[in-house]
Amino acid sequence: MLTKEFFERHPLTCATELIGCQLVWERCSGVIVETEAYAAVGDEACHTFLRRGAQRFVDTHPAGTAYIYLNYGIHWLVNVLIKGGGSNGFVLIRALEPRTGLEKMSERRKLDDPRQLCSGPGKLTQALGIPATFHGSNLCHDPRKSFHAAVPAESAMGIVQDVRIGISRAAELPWRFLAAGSRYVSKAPTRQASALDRSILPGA
DNA sequence: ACACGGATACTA
DNA sequence: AGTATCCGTGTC
Repeated sequence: MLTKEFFERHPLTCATELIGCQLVWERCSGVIVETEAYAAVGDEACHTFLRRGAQRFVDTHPAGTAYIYLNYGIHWLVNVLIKGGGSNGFVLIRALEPRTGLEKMSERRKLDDPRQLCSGPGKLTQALGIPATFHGSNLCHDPRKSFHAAVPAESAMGIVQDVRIGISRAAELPWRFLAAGSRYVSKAPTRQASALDRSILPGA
């Protein structure tokens, strides 16, 4: 299980390393194939830029806390708080390749195609059955509600970086990360996507 | 292409 | 109070 220390690094480091890791929620799990990084300072797309409560959330919670919010009045989106690595922020979990509990996911999503179960941030929250009430709780305490390290085959998987999706401010930052070639992402990489440039990562 | 839908943060 | 905005999905 990934511990708090994992999330006490730069948001970009966490967002790239989470690709290939597993997100486990009770009986359901999947391999993370798409993430986005948000920085609490200097990133106008981060909630901390406009929402007073978001900055307070960062100040009053430890690394690894779930930040779950309602978007467009319909969809709950799951982020993980990144804190203590010099630059605070969040990683949005955008898509999973389902691994266990597919029947339960299909029941919640009311469809069967494995590629449509978790291929989007709102979809995966619904498929795993993560409740909004988990907002503010920590994802490093209970192994059944946590992240798990990538197996070697998946950590060796290539990573593609691209611009983030659905935002209006700071839309040019290439802070969306995808498992190369994955058929389970929310949206295929755009033309400006490229192989991960590790020089963007602190300490690289 | 477009409707759906509610929390948050502004204006008065 | 009312308005603008928002890290999306399913169906038209």
